[in-house]
Amino acid sequence: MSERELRRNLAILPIGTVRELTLLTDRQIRYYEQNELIAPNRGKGGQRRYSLNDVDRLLEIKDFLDAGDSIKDIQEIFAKQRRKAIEKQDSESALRRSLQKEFAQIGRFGR
Amino acid sequence: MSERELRRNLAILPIGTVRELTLLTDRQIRYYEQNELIAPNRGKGGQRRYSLNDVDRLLEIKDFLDAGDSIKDIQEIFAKQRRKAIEKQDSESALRRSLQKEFAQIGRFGR
DNA sequence: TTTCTTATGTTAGAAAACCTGACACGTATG
DNA sequence: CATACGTGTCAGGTTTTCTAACATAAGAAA
Repeated sequence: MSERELRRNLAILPIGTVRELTLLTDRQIRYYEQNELIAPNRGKGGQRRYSLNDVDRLLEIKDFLDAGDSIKDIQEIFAKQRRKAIEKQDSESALRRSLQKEFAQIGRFGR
Repeated sequence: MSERELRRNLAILPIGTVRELTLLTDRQIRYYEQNELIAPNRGKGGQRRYSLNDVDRLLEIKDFLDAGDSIKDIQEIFAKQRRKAIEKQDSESALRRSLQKEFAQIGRFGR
């Protein structure tokens, strides 16, 4: 993961600022967690800590709900996203492997 | 200010995460505030809210202290930084003005 | 050396924020 | 109509943060 992605995944925000950032209520935020749409970390004393990515995701959830999607719909949307991300990742590492082979050939015969 | 700078100046972090991020104690963080090295916002209930820039600045302070500078030294260093930033800003807007004049001339005579 | 100053530790008591669990309710849907 | 869904609200308990004060080790100054 890149430096930037790491930072965006740091669990640094308490629920209060997430509430302000998203204009959701804490009831809503916790409900979405119960339904596995987000999975914030917990700090030492057991309090939720959100990342900037979590905030993004909450805003997405809000949009989907506003658009009429149900929570189950959103679960599936996210599941699909995950599948695609994995697929993409797989195809990329396959590409890397085949390129490696190619370069190895060049190394052996091509000079 | 750019979008990015705006985000970095958002007051979103409670002192607890700042403590974890900087490895300072809250006593230290508040002491530096007392000495005007940082000026965090306050949330609704009066609790301190730090921005990512505040975190950077705290890390800077830490480095200066480790290097043997006193708090007063650091105050002056920061004051100097501010002066330079303003200077730079002034010279840039002067440049903009003179370029504007120049283009105005071209507009009037140059075709 | 003795006496300040500086940066930090520690403690106490109060206020704010957060936690879980439960019950309530309006709306949409089967 | 009956149910499920998403959200509001409340209570009681825990965690975090707040301010203010006193304590102290190490360096600076007298």
